[in-house]
Amino acid sequence: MFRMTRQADYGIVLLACFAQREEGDSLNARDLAAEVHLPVPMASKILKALARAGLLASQRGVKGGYRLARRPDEISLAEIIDALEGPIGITDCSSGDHSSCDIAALCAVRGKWQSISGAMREALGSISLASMAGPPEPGPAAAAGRRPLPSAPARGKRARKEGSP
Amino acid sequence: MFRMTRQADYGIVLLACFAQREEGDSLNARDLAAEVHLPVPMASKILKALARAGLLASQRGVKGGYRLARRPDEISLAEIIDALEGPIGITDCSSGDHSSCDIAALCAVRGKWQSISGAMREALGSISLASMAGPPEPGPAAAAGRRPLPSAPARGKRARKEGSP
DNA sequence: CAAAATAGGACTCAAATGGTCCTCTTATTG
DNA sequence: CAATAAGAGGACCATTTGAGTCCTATTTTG
Repeated sequence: MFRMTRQADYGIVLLACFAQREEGDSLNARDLAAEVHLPVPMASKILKALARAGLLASQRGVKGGYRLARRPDEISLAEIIDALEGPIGITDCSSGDHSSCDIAALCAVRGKWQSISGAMREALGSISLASMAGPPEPGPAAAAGRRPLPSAPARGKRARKEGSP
Repeated sequence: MFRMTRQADYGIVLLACFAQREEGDSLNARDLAAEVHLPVPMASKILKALARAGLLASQRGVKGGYRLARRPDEISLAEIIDALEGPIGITDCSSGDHSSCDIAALCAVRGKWQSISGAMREALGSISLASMAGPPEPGPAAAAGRRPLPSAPARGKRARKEGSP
């Protein structure tokens, strides 16, 4: 259905690592990358983006590294995703530029999409990093959909370059 | 945030056209394309896919065309999207192939995603084509998120090749 | 039979993503 | 003070994906 970019996916996993340790704990890109089994440059790139977005605080220099800028329950999935893939709406014209929507039916439908899009945003906004990092206890919002994905036809996107890193 | 493909977007608009007329009304690709201001081949392609998925019934030959296979309130957004962009999960490994998730934290997070993904599926499954096609009355599920998208920075993706078609 | 539709692909082009690398700045520490 | 270990910030390439077009059947109707 809708797919997140991998970077957002990775980003959440990375952040979850912080959430699972002591509050304010600091980690550097190399260790983090190792922990999550990601190539260092990738992890690095993502961490930088998260820092730029203000979700991580960074410390340069020899004993440098990153730590969460806020408490894990103060960070929402929506923020993370925004930071990593930009606040793109569900349809193209969530912007405000309606130059292309010159037909009524079309824009009517689009209006509805904005509501839906907003609902999703809100849902994602209500799920905290803490609840993602915690044990199987489903967080408040995450508890909504209990379905195990009946027939997901498996389009293996991963497992393509696993030998080395 | 999450973006639908354009084809899914178009598909919904196209289907909405049917929903807005008499029940069982038939339309051909050309007229439909004109109504929605879409190039004919595009509309055609999408209609074919919708027919293949069983959402539209098709009639070949001279007076042929398409009509809804079911009543508009019996068709959900989830079905339409599935038909047009395949049932891809939110993360890559919604499949079942967990060969790449060799680390605990990672798969824990992934598990959460499946819940969320399921919730979205369910939400989209509860919004009918009828409610998309209807007048500004927000449908039941669409009413959830009332937020007008506070700060959507507009990354114009459209308006790139508009001169010709 | 001719014309008007849909069915089903193959194909092309452009853009987005994933991923790597290089250079610069900042801090620590011997 | 110099070496080293970090992060910051881009530039860059390759692959994939998505949009859109077109061509050749196959069905109908008149």
